[in-house]
Amino acid sequence: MKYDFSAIEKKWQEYWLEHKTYACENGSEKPKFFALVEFPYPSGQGLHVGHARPYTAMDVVARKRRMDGYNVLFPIGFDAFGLPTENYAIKNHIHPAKVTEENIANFTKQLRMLGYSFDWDRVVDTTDPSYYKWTQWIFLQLFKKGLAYKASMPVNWCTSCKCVLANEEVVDGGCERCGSPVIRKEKSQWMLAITKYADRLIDDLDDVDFIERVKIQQRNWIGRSEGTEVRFAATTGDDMTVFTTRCDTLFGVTYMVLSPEHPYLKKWLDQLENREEVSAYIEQAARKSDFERSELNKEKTGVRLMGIDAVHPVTGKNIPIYVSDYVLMGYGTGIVMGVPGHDQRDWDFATKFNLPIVEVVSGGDITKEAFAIKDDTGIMVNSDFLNGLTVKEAIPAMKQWVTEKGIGVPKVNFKLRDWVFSRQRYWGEPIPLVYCEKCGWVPIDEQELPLLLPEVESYEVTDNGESPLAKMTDWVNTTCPHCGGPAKRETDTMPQWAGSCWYFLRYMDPHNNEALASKEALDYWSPVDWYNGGMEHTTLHLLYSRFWHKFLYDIGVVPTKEPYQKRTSHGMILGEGGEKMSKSRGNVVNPNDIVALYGADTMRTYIMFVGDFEKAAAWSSNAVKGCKRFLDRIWNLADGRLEGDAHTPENEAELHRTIKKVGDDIENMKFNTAIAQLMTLVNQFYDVKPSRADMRELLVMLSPFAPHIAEELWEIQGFEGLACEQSWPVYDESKTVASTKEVAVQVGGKLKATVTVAADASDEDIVKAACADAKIQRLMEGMELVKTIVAKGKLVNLVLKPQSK
RNA sequence: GCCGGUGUGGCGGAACAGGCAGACGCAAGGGACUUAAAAUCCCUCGGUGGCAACACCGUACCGGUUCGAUCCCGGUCACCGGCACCA
Repeated sequence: MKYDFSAIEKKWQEYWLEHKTYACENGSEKPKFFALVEFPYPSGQGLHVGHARPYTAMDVVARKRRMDGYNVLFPIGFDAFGLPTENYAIKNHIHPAKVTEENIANFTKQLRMLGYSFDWDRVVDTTDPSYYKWTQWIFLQLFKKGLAYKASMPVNWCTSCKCVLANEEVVDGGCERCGSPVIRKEKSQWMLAITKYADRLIDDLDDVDFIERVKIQQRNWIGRSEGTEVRFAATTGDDMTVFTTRCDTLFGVTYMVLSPEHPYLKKWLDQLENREEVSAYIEQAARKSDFERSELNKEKTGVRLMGIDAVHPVTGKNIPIYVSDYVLMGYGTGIVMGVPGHDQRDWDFATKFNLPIVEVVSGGDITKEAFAIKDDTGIMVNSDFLNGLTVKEAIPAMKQWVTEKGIGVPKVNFKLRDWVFSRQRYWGEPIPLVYCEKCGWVPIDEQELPLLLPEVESYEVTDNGESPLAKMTDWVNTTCPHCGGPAKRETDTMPQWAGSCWYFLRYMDPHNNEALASKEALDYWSPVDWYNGGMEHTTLHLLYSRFWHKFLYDIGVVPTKEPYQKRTSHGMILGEGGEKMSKSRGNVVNPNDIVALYGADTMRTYIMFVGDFEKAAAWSSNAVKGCKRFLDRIWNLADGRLEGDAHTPENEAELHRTIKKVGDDIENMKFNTAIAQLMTLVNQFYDVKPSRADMRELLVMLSPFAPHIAEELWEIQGFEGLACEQSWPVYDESKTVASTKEVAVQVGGKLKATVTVAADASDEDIVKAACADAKIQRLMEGMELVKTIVAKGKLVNLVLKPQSK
């Protein structure tokens, strides 16, 4: 018979669905294992090969763990709120819910087509009211604990999406999604106080098994920095507190700088002798986009505030104050002390404005550049009582001194900003709050959740940048749950990231109407044992969901501090030429086409074989054929009942080696070498015809990678049950080695010969055999043996030198 | 600039607690089977020299440690990812 993959795959996919082969059970006696992949955004383009790599990998892991005897939760769902759907809906005049429904149906079909062993009874959809009821509920808890607050501040505004963006959504000064320029805009927004969790988000990384680059990236993003706040004063009498990591350089301060957004500027404007010049600068800074403002190596700009000076807290001297856009309002206090001798940015600024540059740390040449090195090489000078100390000594000494004098205090700062949480768009979770003139912001009654998205005529954003919901006066006007008076609903919606912050919890108990999940389910399944996802989510989804989880832990909803025990990440699938797949390059590979041509099993095997899972890999249609050939070769071996209930002696060693290697490789995500080893075993079977027992082991090991063909051949061979329900085979270490082995013989570290010895030969026997080799004997003629090294019974190195007479 | 990572045949990639570099696959060449082609099966396949046995050179580049280095150390170059005026 021919290997008819289409028929076989259809047959088994229907069988699995009908028999709920991969459904799992809450509270089973078996040990639990929760394998998680990032649920897809159901776009109109359908499933991408980029989805297939992580999904297949975790499917392999999930299938292997079932064979190891675990009760495996391997769920899937859809992160379906978001702009592309909304934009499509606007353009084609279809309700986004309808678009979402169609896209989910298409994705579901494609995911089933690839044979993933998801538990289809636990699918979640973030746009389903019974789901977003709980997203809203969590938001209300955040609000009640004071972690959601409304603030007016300069926010990132995407000029094309007409929508506010979180800092994490701004990439290179542009919108993460559409790439359009992002400008700053003063707006009143809902914020989530993720910075309150900054310390824990860093510290608790020590307790989880995330790959190192994820931890590093999160730590850098949170950007913890220890320093000192030092209180300068202005001649107006106002405090001018600055944050510095280099309090040791306090005697080197020659000027101060305010950020253009600093409120003092407004306050002081009337007192300034050059108010026109200053307001012009402030306006100009406000007009610049993030990108323009942060352009590297650009000339420093700024204006001195004439008529107001700062007072140095130690020397009491007056120093000039400037406004310059190199100081950020969002970090520290928005005021910086200028130490041009020891900070390159300050040096650039001081040079441009002819400000004095004072050396307070010796060791560099401050006429050429700032000497900013913070180790033991610098010695303090011109710094009163600090003179003679190294920088390393001077920092704590000064920190203590300013604290004692009451002019400073140790302080930790973070780069992480609070999360801008409102979006002026339709297709998101409504924020369940109302505004009452008398009572302020009031949460709606939890009994009224979910607060449904109202039907609107048009999804277009309004001209003034308000959400489409703002036009729905019937919906907006309501009564205050607190005083019963007239009130208005919040019309902004939540960002796309909201629903994905907690979706893995819903999988544990997806149909619960009383809670986001029952306590029993949470206790049983928490935490996620293994979560694989893209690096691009490290500072977005992964960080946000850790934050929400910690909050849920604090209010007693979830049993663990961290949501995910283990986090791994896959490399991207690139196009055939090694470039990123994109429509414009025309190098996008559609999984549908590959499945139609070669079948899902080939697709799965190839995507696992393509290269190191953690690194990027380029698609190769030729290599796909190689994987099809591999499956064909197995088919040809097993497409007829084989004989023999015992292992073939000649095949035994390779068989045991394969069991060991494939099992280990799956755990370590070395899927490519796992398949290479399966190929080696199949090659062995072409040398020595396998018995039915040999084939049994191969099919069990093949089944996580190519489940359909494995199941079909399992049936053809007449084995009981399903291949995927067998236990992972056990190997015998002693049988992985042959009776003899080859030992490499080196002379002076260079390979000269190989000798064959018994597998259990002693080191002496190995050396004896090596020296007996004809070629080695020739090389040893007239030489003296200085040293003999035997490494792990695998290699002999003979060190020779000319014989002395 | 800072923080990560990666450089291995014609190609994708193996091997790294220092121990036979190139597993496995692709492409290529040869052969078998075919009237023929496809498919399949069997060989060869890092470079240079040699009829050959064999010799020498090879893991981005330069140097070091070692009996022995793709692997460790110092330096250089290139590429990829993240952050980027964070005081």
